[in-house]
Amino acid sequence: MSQLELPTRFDPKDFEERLYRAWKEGGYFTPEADPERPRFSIVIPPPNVTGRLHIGHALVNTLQDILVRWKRMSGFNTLWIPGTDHAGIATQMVVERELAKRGIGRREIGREAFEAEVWKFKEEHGDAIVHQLERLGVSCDWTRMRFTLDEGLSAAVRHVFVRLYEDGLIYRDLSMVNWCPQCETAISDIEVEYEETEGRLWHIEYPLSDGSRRLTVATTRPETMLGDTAVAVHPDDERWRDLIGERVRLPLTDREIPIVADAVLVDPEFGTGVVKVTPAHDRNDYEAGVRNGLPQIKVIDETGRMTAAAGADFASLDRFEARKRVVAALEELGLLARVEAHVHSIGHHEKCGTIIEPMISTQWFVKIEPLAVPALEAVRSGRISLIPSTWEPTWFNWMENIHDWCISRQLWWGHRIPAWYCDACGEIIVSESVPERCPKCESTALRRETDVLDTWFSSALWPFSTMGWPEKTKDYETFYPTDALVTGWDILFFWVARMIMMGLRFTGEAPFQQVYLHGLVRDEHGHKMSKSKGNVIDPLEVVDEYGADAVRFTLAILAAGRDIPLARNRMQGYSAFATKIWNAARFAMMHVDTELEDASRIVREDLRPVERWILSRLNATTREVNRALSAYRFDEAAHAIYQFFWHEFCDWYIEMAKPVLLEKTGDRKALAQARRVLLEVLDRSLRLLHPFMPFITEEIWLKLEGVEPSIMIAPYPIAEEVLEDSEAEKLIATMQQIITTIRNLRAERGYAPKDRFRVVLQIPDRRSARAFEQNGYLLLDLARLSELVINEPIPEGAHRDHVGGIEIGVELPRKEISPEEIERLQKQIEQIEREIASTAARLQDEKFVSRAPAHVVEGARARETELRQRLEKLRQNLAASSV
RNA sequence: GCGGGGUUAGCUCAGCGGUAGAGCAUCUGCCUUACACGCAGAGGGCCGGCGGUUCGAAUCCGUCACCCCGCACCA
Repeated sequence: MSQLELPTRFDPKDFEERLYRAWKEGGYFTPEADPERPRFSIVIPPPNVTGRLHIGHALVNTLQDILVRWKRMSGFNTLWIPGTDHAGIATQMVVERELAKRGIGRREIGREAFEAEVWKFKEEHGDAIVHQLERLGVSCDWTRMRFTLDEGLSAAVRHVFVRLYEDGLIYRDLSMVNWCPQCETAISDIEVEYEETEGRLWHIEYPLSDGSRRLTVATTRPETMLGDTAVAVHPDDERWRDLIGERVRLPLTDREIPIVADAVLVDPEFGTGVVKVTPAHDRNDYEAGVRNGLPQIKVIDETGRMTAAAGADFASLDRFEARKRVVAALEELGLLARVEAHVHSIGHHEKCGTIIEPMISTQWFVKIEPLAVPALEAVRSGRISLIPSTWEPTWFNWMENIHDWCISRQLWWGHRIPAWYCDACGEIIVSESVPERCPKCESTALRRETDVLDTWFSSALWPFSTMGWPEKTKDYETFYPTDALVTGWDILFFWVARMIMMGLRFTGEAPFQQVYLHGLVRDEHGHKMSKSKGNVIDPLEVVDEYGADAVRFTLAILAAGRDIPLARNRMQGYSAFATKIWNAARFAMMHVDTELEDASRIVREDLRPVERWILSRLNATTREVNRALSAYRFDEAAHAIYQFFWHEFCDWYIEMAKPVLLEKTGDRKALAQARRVLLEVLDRSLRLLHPFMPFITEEIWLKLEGVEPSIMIAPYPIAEEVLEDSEAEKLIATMQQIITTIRNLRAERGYAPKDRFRVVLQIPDRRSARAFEQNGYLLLDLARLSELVINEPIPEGAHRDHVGGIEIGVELPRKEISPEEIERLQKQIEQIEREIASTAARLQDEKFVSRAPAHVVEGARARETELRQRLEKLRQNLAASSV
């Protein structure tokens, strides 16, 4: 018996680290690439290489680990590939900040030295986040760790780039882009976050060239007027029709600009119906400029300062300073008609918060429609499912309105675009390897493109580049496509959409079949976590405080598909659950012999009802957990097992088994059975729980001396029909109700725990009566009775009740009934009367009886009978009490 | 403007056509020999308003109100 002991004190710190090391060293996370076995594979959403673990990482990786451990135990050859993302802008920003602390500027040291610094930083701090993940118990295969800038992944990036270029899906063009003057790079449309802002609308007067009148235009950005190259009106607008083709004098400059007609740009209902046109600094104006053949005058440069083209008075001023000066100058000239408050949304760079400057720039783009259409179709046809499916409308909406993807970044950290320019003839060479000479003119004066790719370009290849693609590796053959992708909805378009597009195009397959989009972790009141609000929960801190298992379980049981309101008291609650498991295991081990190890399989027919009942309940729980996990309902799976383990196994089964286990009954056969079942239920429960709470389940399970060396490779329980037993379930449920009724009576009437009652049960059904005779001792302990008798007359004056066709008489010691208790009885009676009335009314409704399904009608009839019997008992009790 | 979500016990949320649920919080007893991180018991809700479908509606449909999230527009 000695090996089955657990220390009384329970502290996750005693074993978390030890067990994790043992798993890792045992190679359980590392599958063989065996194409014959059924497999389950998944790739991690790679965290930023210099990032710090936050609660969102804890969530996404807990959910993946639950799936992975569940599948692995269920017999699948399971691979979970971990890795990190080089995270272009984010990492460059971090390292720049670090260098700045040492007084070093990025530009001073130059590109090569800077890149070296980033690599150095990556080597020093890069894997911190990965080791932090280990604290959670994640079972990813660390031997297959990848980084988006690894040579293999970089080769995949070059390969894809070249093929897309050759297929005409990557082009280089002068176009309007979102420019971040802080980061000094172009960014894609989805990296711009818009925010409603209270701004101003300045009305400026532009005099006609002949001086005859003035046109008033309105703008939120007065400084851009310096780059105006036209004024536009609607072609059908009567007010201005005769002015089309005339010219205005652009104030603060010496230029004259035309009045053009543009039906797309101008809404005659809005403002004055006259629009200033700045083709170089506004997306709509840019397009209007193209339509009307207008010149583009760039008045703001890449750092957000005014250019020489803005005029001597404004050149080199910051754009916001220039705004003030322009407004002041206009006011002085009497050309500022008025200023209004105006709410509009302003785009910010999501990474640094800087206001985006729309700008004309030469960039590389992916022509997106040919990629988006198959991706849209893959979801429409069900080849890929989004879970929860509420994301599908959003998906279609986005895919149908998608714009070309600007993929070039003017950064130093990332995949350098594999393009070279021939200085001699201007040819552009796009190639996977470094070209020696220009294929057109043979010149060797080639300059490599300095831009790097958007980080998400390499992330888009992640599910297959991590497996060695484009090489036909064994891993790729075995584990691609992956089965599931788990990630947050916030990167549905940044990442998931692009993986699907690239996967479909380059591997011919959807990179995964199911996408589970988890909610965002928020604080207990549903607010976003942020440092400034002080409501951030640090996963490592709570793992220290409550243990990894409690944190994981909390995240899982809250993951219902919506945003997750996380509170510390929840984690505290589930750490209590871990303690409960520990103590239940301790209890079990106190009563289980090692000799039971070779006990033969349980023969169900021999078991007492209480054992058959708990096995049946466990079986139902097993079915529910598997079902819920298949549907990504982590909350339902966790809840089912929590409910079973605590409120059925601990609260009822263990208590019901005690009389036998403590050898009060002296029944040797029953004792052996109870021990065997206790062990069986504990073992299966631990295995069911393992994906959620890997550490504590392993720590206990190892003491049970199973066949396998670790619970993580023990078979996951599946429901077995042979364990179902509705008869035992019904019997025990009735007993539970009777026990609860008596306990309730004891509490409400204020009897002490030591007071024991004699109870008489009237059981008309002979079979049930016999079952109660044989198992009635359960009531003795759990309801604290002095005696239980079946089918004798209920004595005069006994308290009466009625449960499931059984009449109960409880002989209570003499005691005054409190007025509160009488009031409570009356309230109960009224409530039951109301319920009887409504049930009876339904049953008298001919339509209900004829149209409702038979079992519903039957249920109502039974209910009415039951209610009437209870009512009668309650009335008797009330009458007795008022004597 | 387009699309989506929410409104259920004090709080945070499940349930989504057949007798209102959980966790936490609250109240009352218990240190009952696995566990006071526990045990037992209790109180608390006309399931946002109004219509409709149905024998029957938190549950389906419509509508209104308030809240939230994408996307687009925003001179």
